[in-house]
Amino acid sequence: MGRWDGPALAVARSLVGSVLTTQSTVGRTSVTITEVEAYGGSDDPASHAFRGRTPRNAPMFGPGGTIYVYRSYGLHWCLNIVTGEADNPQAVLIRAGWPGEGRALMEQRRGRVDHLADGPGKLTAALGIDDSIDGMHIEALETVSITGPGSQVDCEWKRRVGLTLAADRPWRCVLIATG
DNA sequence: CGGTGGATTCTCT
DNA sequence: GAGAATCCACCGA
Repeated sequence: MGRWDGPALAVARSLVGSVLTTQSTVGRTSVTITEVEAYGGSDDPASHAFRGRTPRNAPMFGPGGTIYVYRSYGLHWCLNIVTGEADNPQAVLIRAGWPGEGRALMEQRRGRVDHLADGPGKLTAALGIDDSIDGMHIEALETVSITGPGSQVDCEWKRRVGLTLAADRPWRCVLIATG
């Protein structure tokens, strides 16, 4: 029983406050995850897996811990972690994080010094994540890891954003800043 | 086989 | 707060 075996909502909750780290030849970068969003399968009209398996969403049908990266609006990459059993598509979208290690590298990748990872596309850009890891298993990758959370964090469930379908589901989990 | 629109971001007003 | 930038999977024909 690994941390990716449970339903998307439970994994989503456990990811908030965790640290996502990427390692490459140019350096190491990390963020503390502050916002995630859960997606289901055939029961969730907003999910890419809603209409069944396709070449693009195939990673969502893999076992928990599989990485699903897709292109958004032709421009950005969005990072998902698949959860649960294979062939029961569920995933968690990593929406935002606080910059941690490797801030200078993240600033360089983003081309600015603010708003480094406060959105799904910005987060992948800051961490240097693209579709080269699509379909890989996170535990098998040296270059991507998720640890923690090291301490208890408070979260709030809100409705999903950026969707036209089933956006009302309170499946977006946001870290409550304790000041 | 072409039209369509999105789990977004940036810039300018 | 609105509009543009920009790709490709999916759907209907």
